[in-house]
Parts: sequence; structure tokens; C-alpha cells
Amino acid sequence: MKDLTAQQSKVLNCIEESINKTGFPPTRAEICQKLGFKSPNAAESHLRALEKKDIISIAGGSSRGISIKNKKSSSGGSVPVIGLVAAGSATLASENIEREINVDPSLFSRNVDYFLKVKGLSMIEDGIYEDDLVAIHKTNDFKNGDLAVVRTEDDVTLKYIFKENHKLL
Amino acid sequence: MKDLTAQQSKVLNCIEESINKTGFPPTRAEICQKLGFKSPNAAESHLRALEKKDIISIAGGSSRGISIKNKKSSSGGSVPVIGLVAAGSATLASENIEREINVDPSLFSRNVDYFLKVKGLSMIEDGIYEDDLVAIHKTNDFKNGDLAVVRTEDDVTLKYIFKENHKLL
DNA sequence: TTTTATACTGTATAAATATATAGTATTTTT
DNA sequence: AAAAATACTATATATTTATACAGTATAAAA
Repeated sequence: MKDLTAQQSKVLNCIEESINKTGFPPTRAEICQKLGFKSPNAAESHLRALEKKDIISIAGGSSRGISIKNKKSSSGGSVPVIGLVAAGSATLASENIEREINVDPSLFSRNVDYFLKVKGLSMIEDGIYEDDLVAIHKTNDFKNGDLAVVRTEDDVTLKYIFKENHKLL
Repeated sequence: MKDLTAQQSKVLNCIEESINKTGFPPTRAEICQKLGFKSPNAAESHLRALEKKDIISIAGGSSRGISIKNKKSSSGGSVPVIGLVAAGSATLASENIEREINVDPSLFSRNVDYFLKVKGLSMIEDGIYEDDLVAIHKTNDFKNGDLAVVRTEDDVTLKYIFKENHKLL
């Protein structure tokens, strides 16, 4: 898959956010508003570039007809499974990947970047057990109370995050 | 939650299918086409009824502005966990519910009707282990190769389904 | 160096879409 | 028995939205 430019990534993020927040994709105008463009054609061009790179598909002649394509193959994307240690170093390098599993992408509303295998019993009250796989979606868009992978100095944990005065609790 | 009429259920199903298939909600006209209505107001009325019953929300002034609300509470729906035996009798009666767990509904693209606890190791090759919870979405809309709960005479199993000449294989 | 891709502004418009209004008929609730 | 909800057809229209066309400018690839 070709790499995306910085602007194309922003537009893709904008689409994901819209779907996550409102339940439906954005219009050209809404993309422009969010990213500060002054011409609808700015959004249109980026959308066509993303379509050309096979990241999204655009349904012609229908409003909000944007859908994000499944990242890898279409018939069940292959998603890497990573141990928690490897996640600490934040690499998806092949030596860190335990195995690849096939999932139906439509089961998840957000893109699954990778799976993390759970160690320990800290989340047992929430129905998350040891060796469970947690689907991880990379994003900078989080709300208080979201469940997230939190990475500190040399520790990686799965917990609910709360932000207060620009500090994570 | 108030009960839905037969027609309202059809419309809700139509919305779910559209989101699952295309990635975005339908227009009034598309609902009419799918359900055989001849007036856009037929769809509109049903949508307003569903909105009144708090099943969906409609974003005013924007196309395809339909989103399906989280079935139970908005901040993490409570979803019942059912043992496989209980699923065989197809009841959600309280004596069959092992426990209720809270999930972030936005993690799933489809509504999660209940969770099923897996018995046996038949799906181990697909990363589904004993005592795993499988999110079940009730629908009549399935494709070949979908993973589904298959219920026979007195047996309930989780398997990939294939249909051929109106027979399930 | 010429082409292609990126990254926009600005303007215009056909088509898509939501949505209101006016009816009719049936069923359900009060 | 009256009122309210359901379940539509039919028509109309303001607004939303996609999308094309004309430019300008810069960076990357051939």
C-alpha cells in the first residue's frame, strides 16, 4: 500500500472521526470546515487521492458516500497479534508479531491496527481475561473513560483514561 | 423501551443493512425503494416514530443523518451473557443470563444482542477459545462464509455457514 | 526538463436529499 | 366514542451535496 501524505492522513482521520462521532461519513464541506480549507475542491481532491490509493471508496452520486476500505485484503483482513512487551517499543516489526489472524473487518466500527495479548488479571472485572486479544485502534481522538493502552516509562497497561488539566490520571 | 411495530422493525433493519453494506445510512428514498414504499414521507414517518421511541437519532438538515442509538444506556450498554444451552432454547429470560457486562457499543459496527460463552475447542484455529465471549448480532442478512450460531434439533454450534440451493451446508 | 502529483482558492450548477403540507384509511388507545 | 398512533400516497420545494471547471503554486518523479 502506498504511503499517505500528511494531508491525506488528516482527511482520513477526519472521516474516521466523523463516522465514530456521528455515525456517518462527512460531506466535502464538513471536511473543509474541520481542516480549515476554503474550497470544497480541496476536500474532493484529497478524497480522490485516497480513492486512487485504495484507502477509501466513494459511491458516485450519493451524499456522504465515503467508506473506508479494509486495510489489507477485502475478504477478512489479516491483523497482527503483538505481545505487550513489543507494544512497549511501539514497533510492528516482524520479530514482534506473534502471529497473524483473520478477522471480519465489518465486526469493528474502527480500523483494527493490531491485537494485543493481555497479561495479568487487572481487567478481570470488565470481562477481559489473561491471554485475551484486545483489538487496538490507533487514534489521538479519545474521551474521558475510554479504554486505552497506556504506555509509561517502561510499562504498558490497559486502563480507562481520564484527562484533567492536560494531565492523564 | 417501547416495542417496535413490524414496519418500524423493517425500517430499522433496513438502516442497519445499509450501514453494514455501504458504510453509511440510507436516504428516505432508498428506504422506500427497499421496502416498496411509493412516498418519501412513508420512510420519514417511520424514522420519526423510531426517533420518538429513542431507537435512532436524526441529524436535522443533513443527508443520511441517521444513527442508531445504543440499545440500553448510552454510556456503555449492558449486554447479557448467555451459556450455549440457554441459547438453544432461544430465550433471553433472566434465568438464562449468566451475567451482564458493559461494552462500548462503538466498538462494534452492528448491535450486539447478547454474548455467547464458547464451549469446546472447535474454533481454536480461528482464535476462538473455550470460555471466550462471542458477540452475537441477530439478523437474517447473511452471506456465504459468515460466522454464525447454528441451531439444530438440540445442538448449538458456532460455524461458518454456506448456503446452496436453499439448503444450509 | 517535462510531466505528474500535491495542495489548494474560487465559482458554478445539476442532482440528491430532507422535509413540509395535504390527504385517506386503519388500528390502537383512552 | 373520541383521540391518537400507525401506515401510507402524492406533490412540492428549499437546501444540501457532489462534482465539474478554471486557476495558481510547489514539490516529486520520469
